[in-house]
Amino acid sequence: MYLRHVGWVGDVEGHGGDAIDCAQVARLLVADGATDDLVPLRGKLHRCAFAKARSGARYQNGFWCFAGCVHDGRTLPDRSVASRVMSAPTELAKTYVPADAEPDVTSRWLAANAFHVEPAEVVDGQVADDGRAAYSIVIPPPNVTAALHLGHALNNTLQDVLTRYHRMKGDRTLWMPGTDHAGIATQTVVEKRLLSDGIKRLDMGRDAFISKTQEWKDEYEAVILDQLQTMGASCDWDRTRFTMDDMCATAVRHAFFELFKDGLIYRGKRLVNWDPVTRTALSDDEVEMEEVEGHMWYLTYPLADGSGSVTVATTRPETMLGDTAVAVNPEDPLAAAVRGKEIVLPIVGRTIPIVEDDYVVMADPDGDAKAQYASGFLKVTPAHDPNDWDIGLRHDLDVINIMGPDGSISDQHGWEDISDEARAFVGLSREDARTAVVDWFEANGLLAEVRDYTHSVGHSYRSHVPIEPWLSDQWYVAVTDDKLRGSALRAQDPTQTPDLPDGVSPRADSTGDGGLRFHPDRYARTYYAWHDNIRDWCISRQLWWGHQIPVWTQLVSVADASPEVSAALEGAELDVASQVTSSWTSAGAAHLARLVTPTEIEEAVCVPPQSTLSRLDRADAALDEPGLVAALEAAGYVRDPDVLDTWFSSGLWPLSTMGWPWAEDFDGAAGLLETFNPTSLLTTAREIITLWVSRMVMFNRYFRGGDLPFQDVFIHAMIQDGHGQKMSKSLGNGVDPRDIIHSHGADAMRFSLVQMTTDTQDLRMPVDMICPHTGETFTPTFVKTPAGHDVAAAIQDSPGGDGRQMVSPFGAASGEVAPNDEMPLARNTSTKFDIGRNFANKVWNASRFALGSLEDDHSGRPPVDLTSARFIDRWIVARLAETIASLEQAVDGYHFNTYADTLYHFVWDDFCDNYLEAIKPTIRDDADQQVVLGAVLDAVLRLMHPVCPFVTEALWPNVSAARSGSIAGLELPPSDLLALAAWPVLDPSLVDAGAVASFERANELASQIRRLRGERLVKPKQRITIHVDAAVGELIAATDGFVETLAGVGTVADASAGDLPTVSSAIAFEGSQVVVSDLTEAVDIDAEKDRLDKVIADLEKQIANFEGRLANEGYVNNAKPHLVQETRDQLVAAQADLTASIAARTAID
RNA sequence: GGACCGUUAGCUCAGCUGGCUAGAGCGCUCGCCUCACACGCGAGAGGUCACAAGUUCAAGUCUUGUACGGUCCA
Repeated sequence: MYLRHVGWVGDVEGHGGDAIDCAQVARLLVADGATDDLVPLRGKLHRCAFAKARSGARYQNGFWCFAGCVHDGRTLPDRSVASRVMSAPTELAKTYVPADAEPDVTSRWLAANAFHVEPAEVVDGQVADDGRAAYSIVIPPPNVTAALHLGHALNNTLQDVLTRYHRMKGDRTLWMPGTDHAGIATQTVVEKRLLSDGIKRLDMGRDAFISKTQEWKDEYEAVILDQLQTMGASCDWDRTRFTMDDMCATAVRHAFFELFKDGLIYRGKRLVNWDPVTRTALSDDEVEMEEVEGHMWYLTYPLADGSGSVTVATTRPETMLGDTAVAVNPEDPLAAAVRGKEIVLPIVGRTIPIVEDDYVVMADPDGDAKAQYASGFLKVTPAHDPNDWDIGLRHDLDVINIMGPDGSISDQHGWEDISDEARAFVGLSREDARTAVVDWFEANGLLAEVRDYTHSVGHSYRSHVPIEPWLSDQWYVAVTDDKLRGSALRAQDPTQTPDLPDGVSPRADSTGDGGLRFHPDRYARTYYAWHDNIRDWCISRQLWWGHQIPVWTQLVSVADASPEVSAALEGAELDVASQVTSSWTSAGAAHLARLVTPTEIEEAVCVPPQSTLSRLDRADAALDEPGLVAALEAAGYVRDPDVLDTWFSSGLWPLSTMGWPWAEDFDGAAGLLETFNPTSLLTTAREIITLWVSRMVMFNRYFRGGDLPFQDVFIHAMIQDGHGQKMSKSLGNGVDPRDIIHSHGADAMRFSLVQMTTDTQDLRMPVDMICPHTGETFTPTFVKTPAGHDVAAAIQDSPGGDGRQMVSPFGAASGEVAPNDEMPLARNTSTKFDIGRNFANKVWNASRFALGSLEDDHSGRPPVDLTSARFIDRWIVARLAETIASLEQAVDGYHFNTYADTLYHFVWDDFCDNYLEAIKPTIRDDADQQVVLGAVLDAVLRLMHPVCPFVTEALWPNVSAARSGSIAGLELPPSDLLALAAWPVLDPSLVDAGAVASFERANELASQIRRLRGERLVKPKQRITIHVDAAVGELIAATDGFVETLAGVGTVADASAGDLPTVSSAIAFEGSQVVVSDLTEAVDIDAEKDRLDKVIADLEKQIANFEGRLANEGYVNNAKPHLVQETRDQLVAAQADLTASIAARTAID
């Protein structure tokens, strides 16, 4: 006994009760002798539910249908179909059920370790040529903060399509998987979770917190890797990396050491984007600009000589405590009166200069928004505003920091001239200080005006509070150096960005120059523009989770400095570091010193990893890394507590995952770099072109002699929800790919995503929900968030109308509501994926049909010579050839949607609708045709595999087993696994252009006949008779039954042979009349007249159009000759059809 | 403020260097339980290609401007 049909019973599994799986139910039924009974199909079903459903089910269309049946208090959805137990052991289920096939396919791949690849043989640092090209992709490592969403699914599907395609093409193909520790993001999530249990990070201590975070990481890394496998990613799982594992950590340590040693890493007091909540410096890219409705305050500052006052305009009055100048534009008429004067700063009592700087916007009530709000005088606070910092540098102003790391007013961080009046403000939060300062000015009659003012303010992308420009010590990478920025720009393909900015050395023939291409190419300009304005990269983060900076520092007074340090700093400027040669350097470390004040020196010693240390040629080789660290600490050096910016380690990803710099230290890593770096492609979203792509290019080129990290960059579209909003974690409108896989299957998701991937920027995905109570799909209720976004309400009512409720994925993601038994979590779905599901089912059924026709063994026979094959066989092979060529072109150009569309129409239209239909009358008795069918089906599965790996792999054993024989000129070597099978290769001589042309004509005739049948509502089984002239008769004969089969023609009669039937209709085809009879007993004369009149009118319109075009001298003289000729031919054809139609019409009257 | 993308059928989208009567899937209408597939088969309806001007023999496609929606960077 065997389960023939597998339908489904909706999503009733996993919601409590004693579920049993369908196979078990089937066995029970079979044991009962209930062979003609139903079995539940998909996944699991409640025992009681099953029994009740059975009683209410209807038998319909050969199936038992549970649609609308109420059981266990639930109404089964429309598609709830169960099936009969059949006694046909080899047949496949009637419907493709992804949930049944996917786990099995995945385990076959994993068992075979199908995606593992060994690097090429490397001799003397060179890859030995064995005729195989290398193809490699490193995965953009997902953050271990949360599960993957649809954007990841899209990105990874595209990578998998390319990976599988190249693997089938015979390339040595590596897709390197891994995850990113995502410093700030992960630490924030973990801190939040701990805080909800009342635990504070600072109370736990660093080690305990890190191990807690490690647990979180392990959990989410497992989820992510499982998601990737569930969606079919063919990564080399043996090589799975993590940005903080030993291999990557070694790379990070080594890279840092090299840059430090080369003077490209430095430390200095700089204004950073400070997040006072997470107490962390953010890079510019981590700051989000938000429009804020605030005020512009106008403060009056008295002149020191008592001759009057000036009024400054500010949005941040609290920072006035740190003002060290007032600036005015030298062009401003107001400037003359105050030139050379000084101000006494209110509250503080500090005397500060008035400086002239053309940065200052002059007041102009009719000017732009800024000028309208300007007063002409600008308070200058170098320690608390980046623009003021620049003004300060130009005018050599004092820098007075008045805030602590928490953003409160403080006199402990560089504010020394504090007055008694000002002391009252110390300790206030920046918000309270703002109010207090404004109040003070008002109370003292110095507040000139307050106006409402909307402006954009930088906010932390983590804590969402306004960032504070704040003065602190940070580590920087000098990316503005030509060796980094210049190299990133020179990497660009000159056809995409021909000119380089000033200060960048020109491209040379050096390795990697000009080799980086963006797709679509507009993104080359995004990359370029960013580097044009790049600033040095702040890489220190005040976090615990990450790579701790491998530098030990110590402050010493100038008087106590060691002789080596003093010597190194001889004549050095303040804040400029010098290399020191010391006992540390002879042990292999790098040693820098700089004057931080005229009397204080900061020494910094960078320790390389042990693996680097052991390879250095150094004087004191006895000290290993732990020994060196111990010695440093004994000498009073303290390790910098900060960690590196996450992008520092991800910037090394294409190197670190391949074992750089010491691959031989790690099992299986030797040779990876030589074989696979530069990688072939990076696919990513456009928002990280700057954050990530740029850094990988700079690092890879710097450390690998100019080699690029990858040759091509493909930027994919961003998925938006049904309201045109970006799907994002913070909005909570993301969709878990597992939800889509659950409702549609992995292939359906993949195919649909690939089919949506055009080179546009955005794609919209309206999302529905599945009710966990009833299994129904419904459109959720949306609400507006305070920020104005449309999101699904956290709690949704069951569409059943029975008062039951559920939690929407948004509700769960936003933390608004936690799902429970009463209110379970709903899954998302989207009808956008129907196309993929239907397609997977189509190929499944086409295979079922074909397999049923491939019962004979032809393996002993010589290869089929296609030139003597039937017309339809020659045609399908010609179409196969065209399809293979189109697919290859599409993949090579990253035209993913073209790949999907080409595949879809070849499989559905050509293979199923035309070929399979056409061969039905002959396939049983035609051995050659069986060979062709088997070969084409085999090829179809291969071509589909990169996009739909599961359904094709699931079918593969059956198809491999059933097909036999071969076609001369079509190479389809056997393989146990489809994933490892070869891409089809077809001899171009097999393309019969004549067959393709004849097919077009015959198909047009068949379509016209079907159209007539459709209009007449002719029964499908009704065989009709057509009466044709000699030319059409020849076409019908040449196409070997195609027209008869596809148009339901029983008899083809010679129109010239005798009397035409009186009851008939006529079609104009290629200028002749095709008379159709035996449609029905009686032809409706009036309907026939109307139909022909419509055809005639339509042809007349066309003819007028063609004649008009040909009467236009401009067209005839200027258009390309072949186009003019084409129009002439069309005119002639239309005229002939018109004549034929008129003749038919006349005959009726 | 700068840059980029989008606006084509009810919905989601194709339409390459300007040239067939502007296409697809879903949805809709009609007919079909045709022995692979109702997640199917056959047929059909449905579009002033956002708006305005320009270039051209010819514009959905090129240019300029406007409007609306979106993204990124300041």
